[in-house]
Amino acid sequence: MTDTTIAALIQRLRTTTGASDDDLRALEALPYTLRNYRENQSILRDGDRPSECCVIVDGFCVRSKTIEDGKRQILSIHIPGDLPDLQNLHLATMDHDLVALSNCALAFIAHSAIRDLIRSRPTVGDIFWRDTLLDAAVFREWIVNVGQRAAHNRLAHIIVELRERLRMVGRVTGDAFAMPLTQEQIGEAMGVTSVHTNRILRQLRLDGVLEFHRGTVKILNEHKLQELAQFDGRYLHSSPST
Amino acid sequence: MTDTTIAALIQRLRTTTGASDDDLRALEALPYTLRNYRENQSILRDGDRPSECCVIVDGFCVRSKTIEDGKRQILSIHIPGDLPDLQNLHLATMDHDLVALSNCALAFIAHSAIRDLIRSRPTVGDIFWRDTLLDAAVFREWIVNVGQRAAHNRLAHIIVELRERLRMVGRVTGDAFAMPLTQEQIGEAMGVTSVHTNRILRQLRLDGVLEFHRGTVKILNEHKLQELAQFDGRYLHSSPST
DNA sequence: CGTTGGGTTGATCGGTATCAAATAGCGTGG
DNA sequence: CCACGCTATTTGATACCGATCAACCCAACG
Repeated sequence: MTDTTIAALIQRLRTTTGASDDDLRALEALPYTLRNYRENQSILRDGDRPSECCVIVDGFCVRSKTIEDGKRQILSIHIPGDLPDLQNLHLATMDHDLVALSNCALAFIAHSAIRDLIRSRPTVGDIFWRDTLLDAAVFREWIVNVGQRAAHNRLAHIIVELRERLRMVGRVTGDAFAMPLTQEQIGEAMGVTSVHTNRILRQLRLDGVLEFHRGTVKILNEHKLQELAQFDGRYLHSSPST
Repeated sequence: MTDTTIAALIQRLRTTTGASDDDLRALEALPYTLRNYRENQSILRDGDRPSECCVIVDGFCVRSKTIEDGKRQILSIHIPGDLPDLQNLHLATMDHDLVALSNCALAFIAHSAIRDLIRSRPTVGDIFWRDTLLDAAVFREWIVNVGQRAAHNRLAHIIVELRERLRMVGRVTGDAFAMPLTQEQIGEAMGVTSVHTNRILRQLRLDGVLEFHRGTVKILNEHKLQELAQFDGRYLHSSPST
């Protein structure tokens, strides 16, 4: 088993899906091009028609939509091992943006190579399909978060979800982890203003729940955090039988 | 071409995807069981592990999630021709509920039959995969709607989206169409209370935009409606090349 | 050091929730 | 056909969450 740049993807798929070793090896063998993106650089824009899709090797990205009046909604936060634009395999045109939050390394794989692999190994197709279904499951929970929870619960939920996903790819050590968003971006993820985000963060800090500073979250009180987040991770379908 | 109960599905796929006639015929030939559900009857519940999935033949359904404190968020509204639980093909456990809004006729197809068909005709698999990706695209726009738009724009957007989708399956005639939700349910779709939903509907009526009465929407002023909805239908990917 | 992009705080406004109560419409049994 | 009961709808009064507007602060960096 050689070390590859798509190791985080493989790691996630290994524990999450029922992928066979053969399938994983076939995935590792996919030809890719590594490209680096700077913080805030746009990877794909609404309307683009890409012919390849990417695996996040390192760094964080977000998908977002901007509406007429300029307001922006962040739809999802993506971490190493994610395939944030896999849907383009079957939907020709991007209906949202994909942006690098931090400096990122992305491995691009041609749609044609993926299609060929899927045709020769249908079970790899199932793995990819499942991954897009997982994506949709996360969107569903995001709708609930934005639609039904008060802002402080909303923030706690986003934080817990992100931490769970980072854990699956081995990116959480101790009580702190990376969440390289500005307060403005956190607000765009929650559907509130940056001013209000700031006030919620202050309250959480004063209540001894967590600290957020320069893109790092540090959990101070796990119990209180859980209580706020009302997090039930079943929607992450993190074992093959779920 | 015989008339089948999954005609609405076929119609939608024919115009929306690049499905070949052979593929469509294969779909029509899938064995199914027709079952009827009453208004408000639950079809699948959070936690279920179904072994078949359904096509809506007639009637309306919603997918929803209920959180700890009892609040409910409607995630999507489904109409004839939709496959509202196709994700169970690869995600074993339901992470939300599927409920009949009105009396419904559903055609259930065994997962095994679908899997067999996909293995023998991979392009049918692509059609189904694409359909779940479309589902996710609608979720994304739903997040934007709930997260960024004011309540009256939100309602206008839901109405326009539903109308566009109903049009694709030939269920809009003139300026009126069915939307068999109670005001409470409309509120749950928008993330507002039923009281506020009522006030918004009154305002839209007084402004001469639309009337909503007993599950029917009647558009009074198309221009004002468009203005409110800020609707850009690209996310519905309604032609094969999008 | 000056500039600049976050971050922080205060004051005020407005949209939506909440609570309470009245009304209307529909299905059912008498 | 009518009375009843249920549910959905409607309206009013009040409270509060989060938006908005306006400063100011601070740390990083050229």
